[in-house]
Amino acid sequence: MKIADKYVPGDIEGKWYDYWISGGYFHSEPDSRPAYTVVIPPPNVTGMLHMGHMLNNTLQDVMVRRARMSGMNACWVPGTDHASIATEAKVVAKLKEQGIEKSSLTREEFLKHAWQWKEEHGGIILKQLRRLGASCDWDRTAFTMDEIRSASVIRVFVDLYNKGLIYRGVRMVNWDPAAQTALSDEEVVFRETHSKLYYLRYNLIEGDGYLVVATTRPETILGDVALCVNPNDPRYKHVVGHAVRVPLVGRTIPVIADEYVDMEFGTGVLKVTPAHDVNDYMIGEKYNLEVIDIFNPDGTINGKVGMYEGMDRFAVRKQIEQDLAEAGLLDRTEAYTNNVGFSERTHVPIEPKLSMQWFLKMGELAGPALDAVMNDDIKFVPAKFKNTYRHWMENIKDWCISRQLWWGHRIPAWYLPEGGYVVAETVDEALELARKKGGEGLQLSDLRQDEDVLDTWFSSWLWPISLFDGIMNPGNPEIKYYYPTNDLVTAPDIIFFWVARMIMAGCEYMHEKPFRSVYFTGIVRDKLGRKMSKSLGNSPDPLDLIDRYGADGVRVAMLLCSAAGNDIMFDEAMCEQGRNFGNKIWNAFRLVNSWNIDENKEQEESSRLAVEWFGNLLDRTLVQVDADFASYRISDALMTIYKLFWDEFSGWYLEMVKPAYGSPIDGKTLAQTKMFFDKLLKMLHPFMPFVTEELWHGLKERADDESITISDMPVGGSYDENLLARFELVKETVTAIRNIRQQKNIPNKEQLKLKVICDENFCEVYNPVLVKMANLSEVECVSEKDPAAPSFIVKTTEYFVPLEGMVDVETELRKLNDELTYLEGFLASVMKKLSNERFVANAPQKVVETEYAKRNDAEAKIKAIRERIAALK
RNA sequence: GGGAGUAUAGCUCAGCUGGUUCAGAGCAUCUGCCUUACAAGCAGAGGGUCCGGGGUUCGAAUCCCUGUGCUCCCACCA
Repeated sequence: MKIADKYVPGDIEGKWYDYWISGGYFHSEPDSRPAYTVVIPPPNVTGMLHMGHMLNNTLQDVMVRRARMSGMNACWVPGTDHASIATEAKVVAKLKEQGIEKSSLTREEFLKHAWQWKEEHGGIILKQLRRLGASCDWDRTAFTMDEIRSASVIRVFVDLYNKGLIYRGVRMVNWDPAAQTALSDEEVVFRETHSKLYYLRYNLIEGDGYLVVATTRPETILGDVALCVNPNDPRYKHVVGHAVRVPLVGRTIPVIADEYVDMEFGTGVLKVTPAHDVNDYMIGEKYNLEVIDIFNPDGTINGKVGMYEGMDRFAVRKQIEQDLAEAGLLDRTEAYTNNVGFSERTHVPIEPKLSMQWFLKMGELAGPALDAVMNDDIKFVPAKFKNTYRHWMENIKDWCISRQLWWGHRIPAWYLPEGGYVVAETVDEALELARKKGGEGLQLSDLRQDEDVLDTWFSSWLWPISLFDGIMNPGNPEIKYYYPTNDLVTAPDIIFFWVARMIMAGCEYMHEKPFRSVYFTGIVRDKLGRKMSKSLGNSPDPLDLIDRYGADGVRVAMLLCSAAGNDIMFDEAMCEQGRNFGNKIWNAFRLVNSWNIDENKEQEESSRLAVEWFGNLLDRTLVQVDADFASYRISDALMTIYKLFWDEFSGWYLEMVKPAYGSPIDGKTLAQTKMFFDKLLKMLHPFMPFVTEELWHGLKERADDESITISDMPVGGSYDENLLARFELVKETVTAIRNIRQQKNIPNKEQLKLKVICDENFCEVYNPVLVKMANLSEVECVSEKDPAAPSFIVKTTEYFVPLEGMVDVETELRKLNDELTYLEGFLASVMKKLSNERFVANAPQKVVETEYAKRNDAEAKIKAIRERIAALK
């Protein structure tokens, strides 16, 4: 295959993705190989690809591609999430643009619009993932509201209900007045808010005294039913049992006493509003107080009290402040900072509200799920998240699973005309149950299905099971083969929403963990450390980056700065580095590809040595990379290969085997070089799938169904550590000679002579390499120093580069003296250790021995330098 | 208010069980080079109070205490 002269990522990437798809390389069916399964954290169906997705999916793809090449049956299942609140909000907004109010539509009409929206905008994100190179099994693409997944959700709901784990009840919930639905505790985010503390006067009914109450929410006086003080508070003992008048409202309410009240806070008097505060609700229950709900679902005031009706909660606050002041009932206000809960989705302040909701008891489910993580049956990477997980699991609260929305899985509960309800998977079953409960005469039309849908996470928590139909069809061959999955890659902010709940569902429905390990990525930030967000406008468009740097380049960029669990500071410059690396690989290929072969030519000794060395180095690197992957150090693995390719292979190996300009290369060396190239491409492929596939096809003729994606990942073998160490000395020698060239301004073309005082650290076997890499005419073993020649020492070996009249004695002496000073200091520190009896006595034998070795080396070097200085003088 | 993490070169980060991998890597910077694959490159070089202060030890970037900075999670104080 012909390779273009210039590396232009855009020109090759699309082509290969199509090739992979038509070859079916990403499709998986159960077979005799071990399975390697990854389920994608399903993105919102109408979402757009952002940098977080890029990081997350690049990591998954690297792991999946590597597994696929390592003899495993890799299966990466993609899909999308219906994202109840987010999607419904988008559809409502869209309809509003068209002049349609949600309230004017029936449920069926609205859902029709929603599905239409989903068909139009849904799954764009999955197409975008293809640009990235994600090797998902697209034949398995799922959606949390498709047939199997929906049926699974309903079955699990009915099952949990029948087990007594799901119940319905009136509770104080987090109410989102914008979406007009209840939220789970996890969907509420607390933010520090600057507000005011209002001090209100409650006049006593008897006499003309008053009590002052501090509150942040004066509008809730409409729902006040009592004042409460601490029974031990001497200031207020005399008023307990008396009555006061609610400011403006005029209602008479009692003053009660309860130790819950903190005497230190505010004035030590608490107003009790059971409908609009969780703690007040508990006090209300305890003292059997009335509950006055003053809000409509949208956060406006209702007609119960007959004041401020229809006004928004925040407008009322302002109005009431003014009215209180005018009535002389506002004692004072002061600035105050407190934490206010906001809706994670709609970003409006949450209203604690009493309402009838469905809940799932979590206590029993949490036990086994906690154990699985704490005993490392499920491995968290990094492990620090185990703490977070444990804390949440040990303090878990019941999960509010109902949402007052239409887009989602409708709760399979049907109400009977005479009260009561039944829970069943289908309406027919419901009718059957209903007849048993409420009489044989009941008809379908008598049943009324619950209006609410389930929390989105109530479907996602089944994802690793429902993707393989393990709920509806337990024990089927697919679930048996693919479950438990291997690695889950996700962000730590959904550890409770998703990870914890999947583990609970796995333990409950499979009696087995859903995945073997969880890799937590960091949050992608910009280079200033700010979270990337739409509103800041600091998030680059991933597709734009791909257009400019290629998917391979962006993938490398993401990975280079992504230690697990650490936030990643994304800098576009990293993309440039990634693209440059692709370019490097490309050009190395072009060089190898340009060589003409002469089958009759003997292999040069320098080439033979180069092949021997690089083969060992490759083995060592493969072992290293294996270890990196085993401990999820993906970024390190890439850097290891990066340096292997750029520095060792391109910088050293290729230069060593490169034939002289215009001459051909021997067959043996070329074959071995191409073999190395093949292995390097395979090692790089999980990280940079496109450029490696292109060049792999360029390496030799391939059959139509061949692809690097399904080739075998090379495995590391044994290697000669000593050989590698010796070679490092050769490289040091070459570098030293290059330095002399640079200092003396000697062009590379000019050949130099090298004299060596051979000792045990000099290995003349490598002379051919020295000759080639440093452009030497000869390497001569001598016993006499050459005071007239520039010299250097590698380890303990002295080298001289004879140059006619080019020695600058001054500079040479200064250099030598500098080195001498350093070595003498070094020796002194070693001697200090060795003369310390306690060190010699207490330190391990090995450590002491290395100190002696250091001393001997240093002494030898010092001696050599002294001699040289003497000779120069 | 409770808990966790983190602080190492200009930047992003390695440094695992204290000791030749102990002060490292990549990028950036500086100095030479259009050397016949690559200037998206090649050859070199410089750069650090390992956050401050104590301690343990023969020996501390590493362990302990303490202070400071940053980050995150959890929590109803009106």
